[in-house]
Amino acid sequence: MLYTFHLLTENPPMPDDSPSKRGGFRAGAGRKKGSSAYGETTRAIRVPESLIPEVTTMLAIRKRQFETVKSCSADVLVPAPRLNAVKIPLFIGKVAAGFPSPADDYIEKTLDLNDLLIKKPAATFFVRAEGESMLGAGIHPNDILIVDRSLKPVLGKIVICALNGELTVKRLKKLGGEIVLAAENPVYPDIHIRENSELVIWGVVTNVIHAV
Amino acid sequence: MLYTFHLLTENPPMPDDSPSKRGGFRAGAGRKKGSSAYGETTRAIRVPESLIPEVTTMLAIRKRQFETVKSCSADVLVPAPRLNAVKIPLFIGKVAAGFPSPADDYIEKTLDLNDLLIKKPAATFFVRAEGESMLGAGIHPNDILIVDRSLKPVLGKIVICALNGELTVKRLKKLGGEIVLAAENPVYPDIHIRENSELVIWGVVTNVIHAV
DNA sequence: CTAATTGAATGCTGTACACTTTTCATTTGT
DNA sequence: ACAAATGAAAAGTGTACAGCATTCAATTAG
Repeated sequence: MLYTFHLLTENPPMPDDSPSKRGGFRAGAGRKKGSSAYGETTRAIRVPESLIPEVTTMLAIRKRQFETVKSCSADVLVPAPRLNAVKIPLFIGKVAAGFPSPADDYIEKTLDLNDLLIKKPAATFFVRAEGESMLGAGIHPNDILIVDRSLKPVLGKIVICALNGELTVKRLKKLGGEIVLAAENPVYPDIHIRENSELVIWGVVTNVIHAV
Repeated sequence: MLYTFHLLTENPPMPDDSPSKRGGFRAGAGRKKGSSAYGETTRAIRVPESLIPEVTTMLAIRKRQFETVKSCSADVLVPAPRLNAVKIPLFIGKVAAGFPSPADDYIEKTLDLNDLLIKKPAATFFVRAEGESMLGAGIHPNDILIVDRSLKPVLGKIVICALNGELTVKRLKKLGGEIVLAAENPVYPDIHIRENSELVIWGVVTNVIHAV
């Protein structure tokens, strides 16, 4: 072990009587926490090579989502990781990892909001609604939308999508062979998708949590 | 740069006239390649903390699968990673990452065996069939089965499952409230699932590749 | 006064490396 | 002859760390 000695002052490594240099110790300096491409800290883990494309895809999606969210200043959340991790029955007893087996009948169940609202934790995320364009569908400002990105965005469903990089909630429709993102409020116009616009559907809204 | 000099013999680092010690250079010594928990080499990649439970689950599933496969000496494959990685349209143009958007209508398509047989590359794997218990379903020994583990194993489907750690292919049935793994060959008996047996359903067989 | 420049501080990132685990020819024991 | 013990070799594994990127107060210029 190697010891170095400092006088016990407030800023041990940098005496703040330095005369003419810029910089020096300054509160607030330095890169901010959570300034990675994902908006959160990362950790290095080892992955078998055949799984790397799959993981890389997940990472790219997460990164792209974070970019869009940042530019829209929207509020996107993901189910609490710890809770879900605990709840996944991994080859224990009669349930295959993540996929319910028919033998489920024999297992007693207790009702849990997570179980009720989140079918596929890995494919679920939450978005806080903004604006009043979907009032008719029961979606009020600041409501929390539960989104399943594994569901196919069929016509008639309410979807979360990024249109030219902007995040919106609309009902998916088709009018005369043209895709339409329909608002559910007469005050707001429907959005007709042109050939050259970039539409990315993130997932299908399955539930709305509204605070009275 | 540091240079050391060796006489150019067959085993430079170890002169093989060492008299009494054990070991020394020996061809074939050392840990074997692919002796990791996954049966293949791994690489360290950085993952945002909120995705770690999801990735960890994937790893545990892969590990558990490899263990079972090893103990059964079965032949399980996964779609070639490079090919799939290239094919995933990641937020480009009008297609959302991995999930087809309705705007697909406007994109020309070419037929590809991969597209035809593999709906979800990340959830698909291949198993080489053994035995003749499923001849009636057109599954011969050494056939390659295409398995989708994202499909729900409903009654009547042919599934890959691990019963008490042993890998089998059977048709899923129910007789008098009891789950039955039914063979498709009168010579072989059906398997009735008891309360205390560990049944893990890996996925649903979607196609069979048979060599004439 | 306002805007541009500067450089220290601090978090992020990839990967090198120390340590562990596995394997097997050789040695040693019976 | 056979079996157990041994230790070097080689691959696997986690993580520390050097270098990179970002931020912002102090400084300088206009």
